[in-house]
Amino acid sequence: MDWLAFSTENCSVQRTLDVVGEKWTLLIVRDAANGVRRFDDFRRHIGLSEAVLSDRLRKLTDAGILTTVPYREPGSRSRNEYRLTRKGWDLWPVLVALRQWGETHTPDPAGPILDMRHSACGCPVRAVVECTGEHGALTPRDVTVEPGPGARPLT
Amino acid sequence: MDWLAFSTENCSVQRTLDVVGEKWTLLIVRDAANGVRRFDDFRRHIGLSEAVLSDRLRKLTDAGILTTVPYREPGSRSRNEYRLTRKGWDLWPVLVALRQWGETHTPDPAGPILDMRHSACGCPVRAVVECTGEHGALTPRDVTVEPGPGARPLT
DNA sequence: CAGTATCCGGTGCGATACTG
DNA sequence: CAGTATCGCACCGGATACTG
Repeated sequence: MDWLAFSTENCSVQRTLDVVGEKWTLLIVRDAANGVRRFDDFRRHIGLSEAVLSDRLRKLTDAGILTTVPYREPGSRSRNEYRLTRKGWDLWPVLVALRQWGETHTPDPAGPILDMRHSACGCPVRAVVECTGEHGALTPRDVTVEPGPGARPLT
Repeated sequence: MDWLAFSTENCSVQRTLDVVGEKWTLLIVRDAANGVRRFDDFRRHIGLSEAVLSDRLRKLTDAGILTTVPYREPGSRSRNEYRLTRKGWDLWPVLVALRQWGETHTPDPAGPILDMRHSACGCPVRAVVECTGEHGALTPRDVTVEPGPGARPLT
């Protein structure tokens, strides 16, 4: 396969990064996956400015990754909570894969910040690439990559 | 678990993004995983400026994700090829997970740009989170997340 | 071909202030 | 608390030119 001969305009890695590749964006998704829902909680926990957070929350909502759910504290006006949609939760493998790489290659001497385990059995969890035919985890060597129907020759 | 109570300074997602989270970086890794090795090939295929590419290649090399391998074309001086190290190949699950999200949620009507299959059986490939105890693919609901030994309370 | 050096315009982003 | 508005600077990154 000559990957160089094909345009990457419609590469799905690229398209995904167009949506979540900006600075801060995946950290917001990470926090949302860990139960953070409110503006100020995101802001203080992640440590970014209001303007940027506001921008990212809007983009993520527009992209369908977060939904706003109104709520009202007694004595205050109605506000929005931000929750992951199904589309947002589908980024979970990306987060786990990023986490795994960090744990493996830039470990903190004190150990992982989060301990992720299969609730049912208590075993640690990992991100893998697998065969849909259930032949178990795969490595790059096990995988053949060919141009798909959407591949366009480079002009 | 109160995720909000913990510092994210040493979060492994964050540490990974510190290394590969800049614009262009993962696209370079993607191209490298597809066999691209030379400066000008990266430049023309991805479509970024020489200065930025030079910067990213250096950072990726410093991070141990790429290695330079000298080569010499007849009649020219020695130059460098850039190849993924083991550490670089370990980003493969991240790439596959990003690709998968793009294929699912921002599909190109023409179909995927790359067709990835298990060489041995011809089945499509997917990124999943799984239990190391071999209970198959997991969803966020199957996973318990607790602070690990490296978790630090938020000051 | 494989870069490095310089310039410079756009913008990302933090700080601050303001509003309901 | 949940944002919006404004300002100012740093820096990102494209264009161009130059070098081995």
